[in-house]
Amino acid sequence: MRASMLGVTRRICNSREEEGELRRGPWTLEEDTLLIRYIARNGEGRWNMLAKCAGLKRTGKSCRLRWLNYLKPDVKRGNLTPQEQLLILELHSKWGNRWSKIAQHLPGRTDNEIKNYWRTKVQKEARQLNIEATSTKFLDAVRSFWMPRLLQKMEQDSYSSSLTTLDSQSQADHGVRFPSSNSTVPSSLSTLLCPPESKLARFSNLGSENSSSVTSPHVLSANSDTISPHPEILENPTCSPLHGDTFYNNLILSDTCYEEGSCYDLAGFNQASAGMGTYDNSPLECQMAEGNWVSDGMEDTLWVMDDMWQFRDLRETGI
DNA sequence: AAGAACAACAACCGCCTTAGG
DNA sequence: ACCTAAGGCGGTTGTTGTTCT
Repeated sequence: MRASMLGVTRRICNSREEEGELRRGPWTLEEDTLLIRYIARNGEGRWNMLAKCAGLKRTGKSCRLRWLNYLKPDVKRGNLTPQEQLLILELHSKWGNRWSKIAQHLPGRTDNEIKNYWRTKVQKEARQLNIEATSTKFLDAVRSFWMPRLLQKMEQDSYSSSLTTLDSQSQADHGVRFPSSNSTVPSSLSTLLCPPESKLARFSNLGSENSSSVTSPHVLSANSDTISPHPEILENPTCSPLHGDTFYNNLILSDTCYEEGSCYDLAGFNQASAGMGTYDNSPLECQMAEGNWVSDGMEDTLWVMDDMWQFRDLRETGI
């Protein structure tokens, strides 16, 4: 039955394509305009009908995808934060390639984006390690090396921002000396990773506090960068190389169908990040051995060659 | 400066599930 | 109960931009 149904569908699609009715490929500014305007007035859903009524020569599926992955107001753009990366790694270790399920825990991020991240970044690392990305060995490596590094990055971000208000004496009192241009290593990594009032400490308590609901807006709030509202799109249209953003910004902010705030309401992000509550059973906390972890250039890759060699050494010694 | 190689990500495809008639 | 269309999901491909040689 299904095969015949699909066959019919394909025939319809093919005939339409043969007639040149349906457009494919990258969306144009005009198409984006039509779609956004139509949804602003009539809402989402009934995508095939929507495509027709909006005057778009696209399939309903294509419209839906364009809207959900790109045009929808709460879609968050830009690089994934360490928090988000950490969350993806952890959730993927639990659920595998359930991208949409994972995406539900990263508000503003689409399943497509997460999937792309996994394929381009995570699988690449696995290849470099010569390990299957789905293997338990790789998962071990992620837990032992990558996640601590992300946590460290989060801590550094947090400390960097807090230290801007501290004088040198205060910094000494806190036992840290950074950031400097040459990445001074803190005297104690455990201090760096597990300060008493750190996000990590709160992070690790979440499971026992509330593992299912998304609450406690204070949690993980130290790094305000992660929840800043679409600065690229809303305040600097010129930074976007894609036609959609600038256009979208102008259109939406001038369209009375949308309230201004809804265009960049990402406040839920940190809450949801924290709300996963799975860290009570994961070896995230302070598991990193004392060693030369800290290096420059962590923004570019969180899994540097030193780590890989270290991991290989551990594998070879049977750890 | 030009071409090749690589990376990032937008978009499409095919299959499955679900809702409604 | 069956049929169909629509929506959703994960895998894959194509395009574009960037970096390297």
